[in-house]
Amino acid sequence: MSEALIKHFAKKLIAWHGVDGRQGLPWQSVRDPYAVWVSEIMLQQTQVATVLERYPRFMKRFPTIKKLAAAPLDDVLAEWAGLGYYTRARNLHACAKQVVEAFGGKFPSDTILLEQLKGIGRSTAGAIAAFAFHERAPILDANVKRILARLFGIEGTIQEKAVNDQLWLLAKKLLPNNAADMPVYTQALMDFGATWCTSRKPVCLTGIKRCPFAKDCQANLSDQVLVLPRKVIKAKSPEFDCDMLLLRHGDTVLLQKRPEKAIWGGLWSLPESEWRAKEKNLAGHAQRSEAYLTSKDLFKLVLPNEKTFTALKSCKPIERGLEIKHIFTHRRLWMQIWHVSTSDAVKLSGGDLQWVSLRQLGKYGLPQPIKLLLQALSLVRGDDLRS
DNA sequence: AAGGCGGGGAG
DNA sequence: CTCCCAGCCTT
Repeated sequence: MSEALIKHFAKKLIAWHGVDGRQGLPWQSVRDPYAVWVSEIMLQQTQVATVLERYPRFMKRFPTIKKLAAAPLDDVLAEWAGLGYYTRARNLHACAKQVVEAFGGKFPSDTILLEQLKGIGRSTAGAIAAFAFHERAPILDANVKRILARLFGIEGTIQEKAVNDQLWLLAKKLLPNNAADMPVYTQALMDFGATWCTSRKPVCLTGIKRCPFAKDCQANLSDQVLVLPRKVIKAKSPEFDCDMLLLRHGDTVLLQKRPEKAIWGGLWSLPESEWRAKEKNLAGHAQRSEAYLTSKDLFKLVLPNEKTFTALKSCKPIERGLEIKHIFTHRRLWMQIWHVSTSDAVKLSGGDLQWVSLRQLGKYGLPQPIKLLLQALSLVRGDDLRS
């Protein structure tokens, strides 16, 4: 039973793709390894609908790997803003430099070499090798893990190394014999997982369409489709408070470049306090930042991390602006926005603080909630941030 | 092996 | 709300 499935899987899947696969995605018809690579990185943990909007923009902005490698990192981050997981953008830039310097701007076709490049792991290396070079290299993304766990009735969680090893072994065994089939086969795998063998509403349970593997699928035969692959119970995401300073001077706003390792790493954001564990009771209020007008019209904002913004003359009275709730995958953040304007721009000595013209904001990569905040306050139009 | 890292869509 | 996603990297 299992052996027959392994033998005919690729052929059946490709046949399925011919009828019910996704067609017309802009990166599907592409053979240029650079274009394939960009699409694979952008699609990591990011939905197709989002990438459909952003991929053409990125390719227009950075049409070749040499132009990407030669661009300032800040420009790449600005183009990536809103997509999340900004390490991808830094790695993309670093990888472009690697390929230009070590391989003359041409991606290697060998997965061993591909995996040594920044931001390219085993699965992405397989996808690039398959799509761009017709290599018989497997992928193992969330789609494939789910398909295989169900087809072969694999118990145990995906995190376990033994399970992961087993899945990679299966992925390799299922590859089509003909290397020329690798692009369509790899695409078919992704399409099948994304549209038919889905996590929550697989077609085998809806009864409308007939899964070509219904009679082979261990999960289907044992009524385990919805529980495979086994989920890991996740802890509730912790909650934080922080204060942010929206300081305006004329048509400029004060931005601060974020450290690379933090969340929104490398993006430009508002100066902020350190994050504090959110206190549900009022006792936590004592921890809040203090913002007040000092004598002689000097503005002073004292943040809990002891960073102090002072010596700003002629500030308008301090508004304690809106509080923004932002939800990450693993965190919840309440941002208290302190909206202040001054007629006297403070002289900036540090490199990470910068006055930025509102019209120039589009050149800066902003965290999505900050971008939305500035739009909501009509400080900037959507078009200005589209660049 | 576990945790960090965004954002948006689906249910 | 919760869960999920064309993962990778660091610890």
